[in-house]
Amino acid sequence: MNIRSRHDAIVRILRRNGTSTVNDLAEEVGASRRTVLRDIGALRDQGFVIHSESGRGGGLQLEPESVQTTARLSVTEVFALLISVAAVRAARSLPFSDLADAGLAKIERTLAADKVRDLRRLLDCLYVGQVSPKQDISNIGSIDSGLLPAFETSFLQRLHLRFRYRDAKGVETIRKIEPQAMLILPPLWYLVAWDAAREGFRHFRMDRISKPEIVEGTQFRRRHVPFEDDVCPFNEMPR
Amino acid sequence: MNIRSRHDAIVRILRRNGTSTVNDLAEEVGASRRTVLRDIGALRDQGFVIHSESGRGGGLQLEPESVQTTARLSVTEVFALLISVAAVRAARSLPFSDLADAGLAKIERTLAADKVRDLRRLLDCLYVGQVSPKQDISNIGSIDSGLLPAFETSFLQRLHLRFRYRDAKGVETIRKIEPQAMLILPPLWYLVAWDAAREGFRHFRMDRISKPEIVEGTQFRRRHVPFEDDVCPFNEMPR
DNA sequence: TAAATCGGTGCCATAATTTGGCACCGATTG
DNA sequence: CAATCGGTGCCAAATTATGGCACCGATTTA
Repeated sequence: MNIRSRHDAIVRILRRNGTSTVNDLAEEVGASRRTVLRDIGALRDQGFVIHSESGRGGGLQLEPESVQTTARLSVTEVFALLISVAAVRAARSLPFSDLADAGLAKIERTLAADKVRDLRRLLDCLYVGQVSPKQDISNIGSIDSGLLPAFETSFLQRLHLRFRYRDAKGVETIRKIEPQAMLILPPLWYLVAWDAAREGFRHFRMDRISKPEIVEGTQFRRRHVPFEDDVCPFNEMPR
Repeated sequence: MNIRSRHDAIVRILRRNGTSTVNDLAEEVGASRRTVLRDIGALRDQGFVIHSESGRGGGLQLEPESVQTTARLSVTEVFALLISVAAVRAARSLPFSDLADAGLAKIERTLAADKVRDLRRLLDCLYVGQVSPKQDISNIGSIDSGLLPAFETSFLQRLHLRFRYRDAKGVETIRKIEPQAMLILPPLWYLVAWDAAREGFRHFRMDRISKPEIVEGTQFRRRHVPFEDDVCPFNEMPR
């Protein structure tokens, strides 16, 4: 009996019996009491809610969870959810993000293949960096929620993006750039883009971007963005 | 890199790239060629259809197959997602959370009635406050991911919660309390609870809580928590 | 009150599995 | 022909999983 199939077996037995003792489970799956207890721990880590009761007549009970959801989510929505989880994880507290991940993984499994491809391409543009201690967060603006769909289109189709940018002095300019990455440096969020006119990468604080619009026309190419050492792709984050 | 997460990674990479060589995969997942070939075999055993082509320009290709149309999410997972969104929204930047909300709303619509009730009761316990500027975030610990299932059970069934708490001086005590709310004050997360022994509300920083356990027995009652003015229920947050 | 049951943890030696090289095969391409 | 590229067998080493044990605390039963 494999560790993975044993986990599956335990869930099945708990669903079937309603309540089982650790010893019963151990006998049924052909493993020791200790191993089953370890398995229970692992299953709980994976998000299964298993109640337990001590004493005679006690045992383990699996909360009848797993409600089927037939939600039809758009890539944008799933991406938005992923970004939220990424941001929370980036903020060092990492709380509960593994559970959220489990849910997202399930959602991802239900997306159509082409949607998954889109999602992956979007995630490849998502980077997360370290929190800087004692960050001054007094004058952070809010981020225009219209940015995400624009970013998404630009990332996926590699089309230029034009927007208004208000710099630190409050001066507004209009930029036309090639979006390469989204960078979360809590509490700040940046769009990292190649500026063809200036022949270099530029960081744009998202709370200073407004009125984004896609520029139809030729596609730009993806570039390798030179990030600092403490920045890592979302996909490779420690969990 | 775990064997299981490596399998997941390989599937993801294949979906993203379309075609990959074994050597590319090996480098990307940080394993040897031999191991990746074994993984490919295992994935094929699990039902994944992976085409292969020899020679120059060859490689592996994952057949874009069998997309399920339904996700199975537990209340815990949806709750975890919601909390992530709440945390991001609380961090003042509020970026894209409306899109994430839209996705969650769709999910919620497909949940069974009793699950929705549970979810609402959980959300009633979620509060969000203002970010304090120039917060010192240098000594924030990580939050035990085992907390969420415990909180959830405690909130839903109104059962007492016992845990170890390490105060600011590092002294550990064991507390038994009545959880009333989860409060997100970025970057800090708190459990707000009624302490019957001390006859008052107490805030517990989540990164200082460990070994949570439900105390079966009598249910406690919900109390009105006197929050500061700048704290608002998650459900009533501006979007 | 005592005994039995039951979940849970820490520890450690041992068993099992995984891993990375290595050599080598067959197919394909230029 | 040489260079790629998937695939297999084999083996020693590294990593994990496992079982057994002692022991704790809670709960039920006699």
